[in-house]
Amino acid sequence: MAKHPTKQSIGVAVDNCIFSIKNGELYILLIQMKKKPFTGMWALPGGLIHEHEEPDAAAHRVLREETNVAHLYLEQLYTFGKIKRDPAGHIISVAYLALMPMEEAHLKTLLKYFDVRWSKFSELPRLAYDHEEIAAYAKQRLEWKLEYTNVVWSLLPDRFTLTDLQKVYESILGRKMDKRNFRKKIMSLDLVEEAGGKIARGAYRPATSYKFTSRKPKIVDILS
Amino acid sequence: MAKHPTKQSIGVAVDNCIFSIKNGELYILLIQMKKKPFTGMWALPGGLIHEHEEPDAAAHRVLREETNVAHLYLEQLYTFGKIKRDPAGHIISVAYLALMPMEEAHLKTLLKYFDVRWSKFSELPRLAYDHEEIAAYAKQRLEWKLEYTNVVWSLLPDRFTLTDLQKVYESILGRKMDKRNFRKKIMSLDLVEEAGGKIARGAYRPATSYKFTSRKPKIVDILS
DNA sequence: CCAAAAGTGTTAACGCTACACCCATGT
DNA sequence: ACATGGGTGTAGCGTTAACACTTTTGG
Repeated sequence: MAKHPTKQSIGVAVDNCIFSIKNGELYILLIQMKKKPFTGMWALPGGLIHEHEEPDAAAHRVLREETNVAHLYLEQLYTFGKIKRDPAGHIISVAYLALMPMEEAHLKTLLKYFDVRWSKFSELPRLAYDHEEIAAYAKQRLEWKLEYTNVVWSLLPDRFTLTDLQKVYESILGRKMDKRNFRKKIMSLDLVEEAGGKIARGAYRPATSYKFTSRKPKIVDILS
Repeated sequence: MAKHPTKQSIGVAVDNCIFSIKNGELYILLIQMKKKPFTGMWALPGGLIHEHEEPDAAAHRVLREETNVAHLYLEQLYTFGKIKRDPAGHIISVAYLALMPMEEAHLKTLLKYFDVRWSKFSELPRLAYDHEEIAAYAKQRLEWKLEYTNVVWSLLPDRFTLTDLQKVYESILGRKMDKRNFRKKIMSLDLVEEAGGKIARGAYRPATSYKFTSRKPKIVDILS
């Protein structure tokens, strides 16, 4: 139901909320802005959609600007359109949720920003625009996704231990889980299988190495 | 992360997927277009967002153009942005899901369309743009919402019978349910209460009249 | 009195939760 | 030998799923 696009002057941007896990803690990728009026502030990586570019493609492009990852999960989150969300004018932002294993993410230093950095989600600084709202929304969606789908594959490297897996759930959902019940549930869903070999991470007993049976999105009730 | 909106010429529209229930069947509100190149085709009601208008406000405005409803549920669905989705140019559409009781929806006849009509969702005609995709997505979201929230209130009038309620679930989820288990579940959730009085709808035993205890959105696992 | 929808309980299977001890390794 | 995380089973409880007959009304 559209008419004459030339009559509008609404801008369309994408913003990426990129999550990852390190040492059983949730991190989010932030950039430090040069541009006024937010000079020095932190924000989500994003940018205007190009001419003849689809929103999904723009999100991928912005993502590749800061990092290069093979195993990646990306989904559209929500479109934020408050009039005053951008002081530069009426800019609507299509927000995306991205998940990646931090081991595979090599950050690039960019001229257009002062800095690009993984920041603990629990110590989120003030963000530019309405990006705090976007980040909070993304966190909620992530919680839901963990509980009802198998997306967790997108946060872990190829090989991992069951304790690694459990820590992802515990840190994101913010509650401790029972080790035995957790393993029973995970194994009954056929999400993972033994990869052969052990992973040693200290002066203790090494853990069995696991891998995901599939890295395709699936709906599965994982945790109540 | 936006720069200079004047450099873009992307249009932004909203499209509403409006569902309702009649005689235990799911209906969707469609308009028949006059505008070329879709003259005579059916489509979802929608339109470009105005200058200085927020997407939510645009969705409400478009909704008021075709109907006037008090009890209404409206939520953003997804933003569709395929390059070729609109032959008029690069127009991104923020799609909305709306739910209303059909009794309260008085359709307005509009000059800009040939017709505005409730159509059975099961007999959906070919739609203009990518509106078939939007409608399919909306239907999925509706199914999920029914199972995990109390939105069903938005599809029924003030007073209704438990059989009415069950038929809403059966028609949208596409499966029969056990009457006794259904009632047990609904009553245990305190979603509804007796409204006093009976509702007779034929030559048979009249049913107890119920009303919702609350018409505010809530998360509640209703059906597995 | 007949047709049609309203209304009402019990049981068995399953899934979830809670809970404690031994094992393997490096220092 | 010890400190630390890895690894394993069972029993009680609550929830879900399957199932059939009686009641009320209008015609």
